[in-house]
Amino acid sequence: MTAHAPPPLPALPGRPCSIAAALSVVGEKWALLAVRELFYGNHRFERLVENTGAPRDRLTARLRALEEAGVVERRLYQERPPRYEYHLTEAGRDLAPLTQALLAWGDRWLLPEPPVTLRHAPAGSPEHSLDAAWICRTCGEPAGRHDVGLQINTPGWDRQGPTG
Amino acid sequence: MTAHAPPPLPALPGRPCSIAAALSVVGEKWALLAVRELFYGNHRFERLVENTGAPRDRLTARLRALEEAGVVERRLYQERPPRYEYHLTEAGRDLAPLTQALLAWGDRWLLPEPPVTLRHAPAGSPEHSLDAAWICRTCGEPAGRHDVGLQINTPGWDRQGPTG
DNA sequence: CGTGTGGGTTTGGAAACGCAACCCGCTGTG
DNA sequence: CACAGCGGGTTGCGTTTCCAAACCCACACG
Repeated sequence: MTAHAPPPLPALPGRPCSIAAALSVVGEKWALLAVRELFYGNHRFERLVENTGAPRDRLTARLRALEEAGVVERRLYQERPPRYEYHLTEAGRDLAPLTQALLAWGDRWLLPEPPVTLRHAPAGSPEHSLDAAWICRTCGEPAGRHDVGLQINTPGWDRQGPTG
Repeated sequence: MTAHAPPPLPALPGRPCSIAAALSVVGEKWALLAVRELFYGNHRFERLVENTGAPRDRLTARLRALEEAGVVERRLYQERPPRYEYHLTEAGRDLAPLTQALLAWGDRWLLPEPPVTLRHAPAGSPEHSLDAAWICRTCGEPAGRHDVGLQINTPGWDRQGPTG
């Protein structure tokens, strides 16, 4: 399911860029921590407040925005009073590589030891610690920094130089 | 070079987590767009202003914070008046998977077609478009959502349920 | 009837952000 | 020499966003 552009994004300043577009959706404060908790299996507002540390009003605002953007959906689990659980949509679940990249970077550069470890248990393999990287599906090689270049598809925005 | 914790981070609210720690460094507005431009080979202040669209004062603040955090370094390229270029440190270059994850997600879920395409040219292969997937290096399988579990290393923070 | 719980909204103040204008040290150019 | 221009910021000021704490409402429990 490669659903494209559910809500048309407002125009962004600077270079036309998917990174900027993505950040306009998940780049606000607490958004990715809420997503993290949904990955971790916590779907109720109170749990999100406790586990993220976000102020309640901010969390409300973020969840509404994420819902609007199609990352999160609310599911009624009780009428009267209406109560909702928050779940990731397919687009939301597809944020897994992003949160894992953040986790890996924080583990490597910021914290002396990881507070959370990811375990990988694909069907038919023994469980092991997850050690994921970006692998090019075309050639099977990892996407390093020195062998990745740019092709700018927007005329006028090709200001660039060698990577570094 | 796995340099750990150059500046001691202030305590964060919520669950102890490398994702939160990482976001405290690169999660502020414009930070990752500045990093993007450095990846793209633009190292001067004016270029960063133009290509990110960030206000000049915000960009100044972000670059100082990123320098403090050890993600960016300033290099004097001219004395009198002193002028600096901004370059990624090793920690900064290690953000590549993060920006690639953002790029991939934005391409897939937000924009009708990618404004920037990554090209992959590993040694000994013809250049081709990068089509990266998040693959576990231990077992070679993609890191899906249904086969990734958690191991919480901090007692008292194990509130969780099944993933989804 | 009093207390507790889940899921918020309100309020008032602090911090971050955004924009435009300004500044400073140079390097041309006439 | 006067003046314009550029790179790289800094200043001032108004607007959002953020935060913490308090409040609220609908129920359930005892």
